[in-house]
Amino acid sequence: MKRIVFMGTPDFAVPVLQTIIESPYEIALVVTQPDRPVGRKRILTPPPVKTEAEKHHIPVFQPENIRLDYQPIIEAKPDLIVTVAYGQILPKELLETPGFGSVNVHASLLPQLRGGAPIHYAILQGKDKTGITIMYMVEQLDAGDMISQKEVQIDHTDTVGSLHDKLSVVGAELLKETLPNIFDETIQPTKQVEEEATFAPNIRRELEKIDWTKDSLEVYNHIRGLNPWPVAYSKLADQQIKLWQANLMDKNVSGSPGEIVEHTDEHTIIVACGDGKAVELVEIQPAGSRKMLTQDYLRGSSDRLNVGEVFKS
RNA sequence: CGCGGGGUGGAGCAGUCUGGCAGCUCGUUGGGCUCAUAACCCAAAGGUCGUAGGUUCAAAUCCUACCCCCGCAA
Repeated sequence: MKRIVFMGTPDFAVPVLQTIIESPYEIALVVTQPDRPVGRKRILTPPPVKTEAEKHHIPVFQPENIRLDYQPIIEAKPDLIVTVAYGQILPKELLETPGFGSVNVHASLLPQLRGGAPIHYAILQGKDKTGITIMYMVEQLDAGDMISQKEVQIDHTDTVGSLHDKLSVVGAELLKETLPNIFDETIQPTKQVEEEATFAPNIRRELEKIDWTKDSLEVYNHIRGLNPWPVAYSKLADQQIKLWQANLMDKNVSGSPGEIVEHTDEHTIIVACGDGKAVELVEIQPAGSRKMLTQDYLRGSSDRLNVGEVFKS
């Protein structure tokens, strides 16, 4: 029986792991990131992939640094390594260890959006479709020859959260279809067109701030492209405020970028953007408080939030 | 012991510093007004003030411990 080493970490990787568990192949080892202290209370939390693996009594290996510590993987004698959102770059020797190579399930239509945050960037850039690519891994990140690919439509109302869930399922499906072909060597990998490569680096804190001088569509994409994680934010009256959900308003308003131009029936907040149009805030979270509907916020805070106030970056 | 904000009817908040009748906006229910309404008028219901203990004639408010939520940082 063919032996697979699975390497992955977050929720996104779990359906893919389940697919392999249900497949006729044997999982020799699951490799995932070490348990990390999570949140303010620093509770040591196992990654979702580890939890799933332990449920099926599969051995788990959690090296702090895969470049220095990968001997157990070689000893597992894998025929194939499958990675999905593992979170560390694999050393070349490891990539070349399995007889059938090492493949990665990546959440974009390569060569577009190489890197760690392809789902975020698909929405941030306002794309109407993205997808899953399975490819052989090479030293350069996400640049290997492509084995299979499947498109996924992006709805105008999709968020990173909803798209993440769709892609996760499709990733598992595509791997299920592709795995047999990898082992019987009927696949014909295609090279990526380097000139068409675009990149989706991990989200930096600076990127989470809203730039109100941009077009309303970009602001809208920015908010849904960071929901539910890490969430866009802006500042109002020196208070940091997270913006969870907004609607795009297709009408012209007069107001400088970031200015609150009106409350509709005191139920929502409408903010002007750089193109003279606006977005309507639906769900927000003031610092120190929990996420709430804008209309709820206005009930308790109307006295300190008025038309004419301006969101600052 | 990383820094900080918070927990008060169903929702969002004020009140805490300086102890003294449990408040506000909204929602809910009933009634009224209206051609009509998410509008307006009148009325009502709805609370262990996060938990436990302490101080006090008296605690949402002061003291102690604990639980929970959240922003920053990592």
